[in-house]
Amino acid sequence: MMARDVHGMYAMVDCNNFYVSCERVFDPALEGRPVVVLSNNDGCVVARSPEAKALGIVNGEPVFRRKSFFVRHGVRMFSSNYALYGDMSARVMQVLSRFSPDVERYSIDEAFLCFPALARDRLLETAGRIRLAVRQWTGIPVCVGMARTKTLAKLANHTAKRMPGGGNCLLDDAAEIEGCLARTPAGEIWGIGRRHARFLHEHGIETALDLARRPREWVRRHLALPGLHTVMELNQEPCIPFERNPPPVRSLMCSRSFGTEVADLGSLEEALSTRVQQAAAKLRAKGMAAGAVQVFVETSRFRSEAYAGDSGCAVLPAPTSFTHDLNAAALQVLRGIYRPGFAYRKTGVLLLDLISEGCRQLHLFDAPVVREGPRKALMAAMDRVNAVHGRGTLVLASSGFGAKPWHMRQTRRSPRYTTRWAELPVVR
DNA sequence: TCTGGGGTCCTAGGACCC
DNA sequence: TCTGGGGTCCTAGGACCC
Repeated sequence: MMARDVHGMYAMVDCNNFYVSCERVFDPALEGRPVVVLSNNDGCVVARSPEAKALGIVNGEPVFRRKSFFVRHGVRMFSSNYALYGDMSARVMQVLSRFSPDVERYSIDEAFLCFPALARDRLLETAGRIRLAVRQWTGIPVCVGMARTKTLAKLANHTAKRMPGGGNCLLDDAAEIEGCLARTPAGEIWGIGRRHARFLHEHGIETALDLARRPREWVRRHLALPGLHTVMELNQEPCIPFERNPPPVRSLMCSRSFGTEVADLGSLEEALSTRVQQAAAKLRAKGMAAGAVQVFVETSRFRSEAYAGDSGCAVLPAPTSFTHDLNAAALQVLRGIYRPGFAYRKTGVLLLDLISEGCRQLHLFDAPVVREGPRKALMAAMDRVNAVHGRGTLVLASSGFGAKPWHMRQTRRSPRYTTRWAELPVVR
């Protein structure tokens, strides 16, 4: 680890109500009104404006249960628009990269930045400039938290978000950190999930400060290694590495709930094939190949009827990113795990044992010289067509031709303002 | 009628081997 | 009657994150 990682400062930059903010950038009329963004299939709430939070709407709440409440309070609802959010995220990250060469994109709406140890006022000034620049150049409001460890930087950000009209928080003073930990419930700390929070509560540990003061062996025994790292980081000892270049992904999943229940094998095959083609395109975009394919089907977890969740796996003769081979393997697995008589709600594919395309081992009897060229060209052509004309323009026949009742519901999606020529915002 | 999707890491325990 | 010990590898499941 380089010196600046050890002695430097981490900044955690987190977009405020990111999905809602993206919608507001292109529709200022949403400003000041309660707005929520829904999960895929318009299932439940995944993002809320402050006004929506003030109404008592909680994340993860199923929409259908609160429909009349939403209507009564004029809550604007949006289906999730990942084309828009992904593009806006890239713009935010672009701006952040002007403030530090060390940017770790942590999620679609968060990034860690690494700074050398500057004076307190210089750090706070930098935080202020970051917020201003991101706001001006992308339209997205952000908060900045700074501290010597990632866990404390997350906490600082969390604190910044709660400051009225604030937006920056620097936690570098021992007494100040202690005060902040004492005011924070243990379950709100990054790395302490629901299960651990309940466990801690049962043992009389309520605040982050209680947790930070537990003996290390006790933490190691009950919360395992990641828990120990969290506690060390709360005590200003950096354990969680800064990853400027994220390690290559090890698996890749593509799945969707259906818009309606699906019982027949034919429709399941169409739906699965659609997911496999998506996953294969993602795989190629990363320059990788998969060594194995896992498939799963699932009925609703919320119905009283018997639950069925089945999965199966196929190991490929050689790692590949060729859609046709992945598709054939996946469909074969599906036929093995399918059980008639169940009302399935979801299917998906998981590509495993990923390796870089460049260093993959070809199959001995696959005549690679003859077949690799045309296959690569075919996939490149498909990817190009789908990039230019939209996903799903050119597909395998196995994803079906007719009506697709299994398609997810998405009735309230805003235009893809920044990624489709036909959907550019119009200024009047 | 209607409840998301996509990742990572760690650990325990079984299989297997000598 | 009496039936070892220790190592590695793999997998499933559970925890976490957004």
